[in-house]
Amino acid sequence: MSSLLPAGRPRDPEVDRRVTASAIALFGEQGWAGFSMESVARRAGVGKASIYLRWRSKEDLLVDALRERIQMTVQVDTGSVREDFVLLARQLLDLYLGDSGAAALRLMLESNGVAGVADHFAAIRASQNAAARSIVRRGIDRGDLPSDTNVTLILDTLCGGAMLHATGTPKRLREQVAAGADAYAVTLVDFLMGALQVAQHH
Amino acid sequence: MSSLLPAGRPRDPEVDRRVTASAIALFGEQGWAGFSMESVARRAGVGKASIYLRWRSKEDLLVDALRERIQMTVQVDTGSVREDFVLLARQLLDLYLGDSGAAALRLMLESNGVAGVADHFAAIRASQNAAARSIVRRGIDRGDLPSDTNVTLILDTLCGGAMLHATGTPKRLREQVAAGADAYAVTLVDFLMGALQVAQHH
Amino acid sequence: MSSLLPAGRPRDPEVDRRVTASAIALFGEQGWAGFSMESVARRAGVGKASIYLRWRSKEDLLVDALRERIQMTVQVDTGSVREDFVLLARQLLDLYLGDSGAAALRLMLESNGVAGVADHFAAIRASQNAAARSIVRRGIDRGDLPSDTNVTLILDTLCGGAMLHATGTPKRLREQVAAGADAYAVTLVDFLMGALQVAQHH
Amino acid sequence: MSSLLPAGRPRDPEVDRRVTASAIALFGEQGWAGFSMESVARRAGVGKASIYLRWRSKEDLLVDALRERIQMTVQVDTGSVREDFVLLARQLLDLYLGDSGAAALRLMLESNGVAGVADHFAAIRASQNAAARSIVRRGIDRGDLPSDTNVTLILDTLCGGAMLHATGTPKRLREQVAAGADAYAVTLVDFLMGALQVAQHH
DNA sequence: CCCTAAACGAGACGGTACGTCCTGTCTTTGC
DNA sequence: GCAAAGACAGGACGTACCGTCTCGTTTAGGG
Repeated sequence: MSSLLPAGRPRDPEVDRRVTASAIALFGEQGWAGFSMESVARRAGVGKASIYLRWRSKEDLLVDALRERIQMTVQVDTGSVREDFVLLARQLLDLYLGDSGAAALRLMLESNGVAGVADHFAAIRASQNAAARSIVRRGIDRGDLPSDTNVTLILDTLCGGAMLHATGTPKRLREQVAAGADAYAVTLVDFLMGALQVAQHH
Repeated sequence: MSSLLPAGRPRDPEVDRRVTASAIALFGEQGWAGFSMESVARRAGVGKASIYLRWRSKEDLLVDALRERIQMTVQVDTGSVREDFVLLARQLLDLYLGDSGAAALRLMLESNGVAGVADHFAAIRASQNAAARSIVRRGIDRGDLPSDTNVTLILDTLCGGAMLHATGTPKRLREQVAAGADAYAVTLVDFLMGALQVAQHH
Repeated sequence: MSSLLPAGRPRDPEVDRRVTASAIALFGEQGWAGFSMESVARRAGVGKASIYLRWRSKEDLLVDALRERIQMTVQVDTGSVREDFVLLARQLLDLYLGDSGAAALRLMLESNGVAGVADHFAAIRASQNAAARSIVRRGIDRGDLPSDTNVTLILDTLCGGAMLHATGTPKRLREQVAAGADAYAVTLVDFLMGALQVAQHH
Repeated sequence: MSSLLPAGRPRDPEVDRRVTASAIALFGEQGWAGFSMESVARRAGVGKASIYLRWRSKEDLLVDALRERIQMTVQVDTGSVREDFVLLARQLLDLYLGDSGAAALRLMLESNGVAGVADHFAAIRASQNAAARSIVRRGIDRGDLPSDTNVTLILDTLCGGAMLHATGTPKRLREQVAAGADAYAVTLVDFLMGALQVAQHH
């Protein structure tokens, strides 16, 4: 009888856990500077080989470690374009203001050219795009939006606005801004919805 | 007799030039990975000591090297809010799509926490803010805009939209997008002006 | 009823063969540098565990692999001291000039401190010692040698002379020297027998 | 004016000293097993780069470190063949029994095939050969030895005997044997001189 | 005809060392 | 006293082995 498992000792999932935990902790505490494979291995009590067996590079490791914490944008469907966009904006603000947000942003900016990282962030943007596109489509179907609504435009301004609002904030004011995130989401969406309504009238 | 000049051989400004040029070239070509003091010195044909004499760290060097090339946003005044914003958008798109733009963005995303870098980008944003604020003020004075126009909101969406439009483009499509930058600037501004007009009617 | 066989699957003698063959081949081709347990296992198509089940260390494995080829010095008894010593000398020259000789010597020199190896070579020396001692004893019994003949002395000079003669030869002249081994054995023994005769006259 | 010195900071001779001392100490204490570049650097308080700057490999380093301590056999000329040979034997025993002797021997046995190492030991043997040849020549000139005395033969037996005597000793008895080295040198030479005298009478 | 038990191939495990590269400092000579 | 060169101690890089371990499979008795 044949086995479905590959030959040899199976990888210990506990090792994955210890390594990703150490990676996130080190990156959070010290940034890139203190984030070396050597120190991750040391902290996780793991051989370097076991890390390189799973991840090709530091970037891969960090992205993978952050992956679960940077959830893909969830599809929303409240029946109202405005409500949907507000929820989307909230998700974006939460992402960028959250603990892993800084790490994610750093990685995102750094990712240009780093294949694995870029792919991951491309996936995030794609999911945001899909979410926005589906919101708009439902709006069009309900007659709330004109059929030629420019999805990319509203997505760029919505996401970009949320990102700048979040990243423009110095760390010390982070909490304060987080508290006002709900209000900002509404303001931002109302502002952009106005633009859509105008476009509708043309 | 005392001299006002410091004793000894004066610093060679040519060294500054060669070092900053090498720094930008290396960072642009290979990102942080290929950006080492060692390689900068090698490429510039300069001793490492001469670099450390001028800049305390890699970050300092890179920020300083990029400073001149990332010009502060120029104040514009065409007499029309729309025209002013289109020019501002063009400046932003040029910045992010330009050769140093990738470097600037990478640095910006990486800068969180790196003191000197963050300060520099705060200054850039402040100049953008000032430009937008002055455009809006003149529009209010002329009666083209309501007196309670939210400057931060339009600035976030304008800058964020431009940034996402530029950075969302893979490298290979960079030229194509650059060619359509003028058109996009108009589209983006018109879209946001619509939002402003709606706000005006409230 | 109890079985004399240990429980479980018996060891596959084919594994022993493949491993020792691979070990000798690798050591012969690349020396210590290319002689890793990993590569031996790979070449033999065998799991590392199966090797460690049989040999405690690389040294053990190599010694064991070479054991059959480095035959212990055979006891000789021709009835003549001179003939006996000539045969002993030939054995030594054959050992050191043979294919496995270089490996044996390397191991021997390396063996200081490596328990298993040292033990093995101590056994070889002991067998040489016993052979020489028995030759001398018979010579004394026959009245061919004085009763106070220094066995250690003649053994050291005989073995040492043979060793230096063999090892002093560069690899490319190895064959040439091997061809003259018989003659050298005679010359060497005659030389040392002269010393014994002199001692006899005292 | 031009300088004969190469540009840049000159190499610190103290580093050479610390590294070679550490290399010999480690090799002497633990053999190849404990002789890693890493541990040498650690013990010497030196960066690995500084070692690789001077020596291309472990072998190079060890040979070079031992070079000065394994002095070439000194020419002796006491006017008596016997006295000369006794001095030569003492030198050999001192070499093989000394602290660096074990290292030298190990290296010598290991050297087969390692180019630089083999060359070095060939030079040592050549110097021993030259010393013996010159002793014999003077003996012949004085009429103490027959003109056809086989230099290689006596050299092989003398050196080989001394080597086996020294290396046959377990480490713990090393001191004891060292104490009796003078007596052994005399015994060994007298034994071989007897052989020469016999040869002379043929 | 299972059951126990060991050997088998494979390969993951925590480590150590490899040889290279970079960091930030120090030490030269020459201008 | 600046500049170029380059050595210095230190440490991370990614690879290769070490000797041990844990898998699922295979091969032999003994019940």
